[in-house]
Amino acid sequence: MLQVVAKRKTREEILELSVPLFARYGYDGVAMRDIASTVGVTPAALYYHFPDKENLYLDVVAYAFEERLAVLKKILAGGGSPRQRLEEFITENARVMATDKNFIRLMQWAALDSNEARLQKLSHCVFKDLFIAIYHLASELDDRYDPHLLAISIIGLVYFHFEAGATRHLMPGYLPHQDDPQVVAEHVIQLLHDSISETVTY
Amino acid sequence: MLQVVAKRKTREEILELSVPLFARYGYDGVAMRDIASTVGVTPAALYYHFPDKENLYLDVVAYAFEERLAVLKKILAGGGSPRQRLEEFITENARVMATDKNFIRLMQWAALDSNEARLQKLSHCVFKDLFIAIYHLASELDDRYDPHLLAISIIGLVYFHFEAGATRHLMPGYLPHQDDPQVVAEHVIQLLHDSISETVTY
DNA sequence: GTCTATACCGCGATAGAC
DNA sequence: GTCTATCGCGGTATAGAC
Repeated sequence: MLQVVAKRKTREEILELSVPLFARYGYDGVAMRDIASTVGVTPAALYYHFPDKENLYLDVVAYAFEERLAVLKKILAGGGSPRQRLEEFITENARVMATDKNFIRLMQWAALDSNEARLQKLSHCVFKDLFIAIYHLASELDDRYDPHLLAISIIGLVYFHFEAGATRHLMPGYLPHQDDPQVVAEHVIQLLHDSISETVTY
Repeated sequence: MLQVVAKRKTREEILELSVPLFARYGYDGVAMRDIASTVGVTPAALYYHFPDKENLYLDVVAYAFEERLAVLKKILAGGGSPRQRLEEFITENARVMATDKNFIRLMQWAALDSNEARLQKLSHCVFKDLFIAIYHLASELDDRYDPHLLAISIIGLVYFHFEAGATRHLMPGYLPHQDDPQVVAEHVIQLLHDSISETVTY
């Protein structure tokens, strides 16, 4: 029993401490030695908890996304009009991305992954559920738009403000308050407000 | 003279053939051995043309972007109303991203670069000019919006449709025609059409 | 300009003691 | 569960012949 507790503890600690490393440096940019020294164990110890680097990485990504995505999915499944849910989703999404820098960077790394197996696994297990929820919301919002394209646009509008974060700071017109998730959310909501007219009634 | 021509030729061939490699696998994912064998020389030969991998990479990225960005900047600097230039820019931007898969992936890698020096150099030398042009266009379009945020939104809307490409294909509602740049451009233009009202006259 | 040959290092992973 | 020790590979980069 004590062993199980200790095991769970170390395993979770490895996951927890690996998140910012993989978020910042990507799969190739993090060595097992880096993780080990961050956690305070030797590299060999990692192989007791995970079969190899590949599986450790996948577990780290799933661990990092689990909680965040659950919150977003809950909002999309909640009550209120489609328009209301859209605005709540945008606001919460901006809040998550501004709060948790690791979240967006892990998504970026995932999008670039040239390893087909990893890409499929992440797409299917991690992102698909959320996309389906947004897709359904998009279908309810305005039937003049292809819901797939509209879903991508809604995600991309928020996502890109934070994805571009590092480079955006070097560009003209940058002001610190543009990093405020509330400001970004209001901008996106305003932009979508006039574009989308409710066409489905309940 | 013959030497100079030969030198230029090989150097350019290295740049040309390295683009798809770095685009697909990123800086860490490409070995000098890979480039060498693709070009058909030995790794040592690369070090005659470039001082190290870092500089080779930077030259490759600049080489890949030069032509594409010039076209986009030209459109933004061209005549017509702000709204017209916006639509032309969106259309051409979608066309470039659909045609040249390397373009967007190199941008994605650049955005993730944890090497501060590389990030700054790329931001400043490669992207800044284009952003300034879009920023000015945004200022002319609709003064209800913060031009910096609007510029980011305009870029992000097109960008994300193609950035999400690989994962999007695994998501519900995907249809092959959504990869058509004309379809994406029309979707984005429609979306922005009702959001933006011309407020500056000429 | 390009080659052969190689130095040198850091990587993932494993064996076996404790 | 974690350690020490190590193997084998593949990475960048260089020296020096041609």
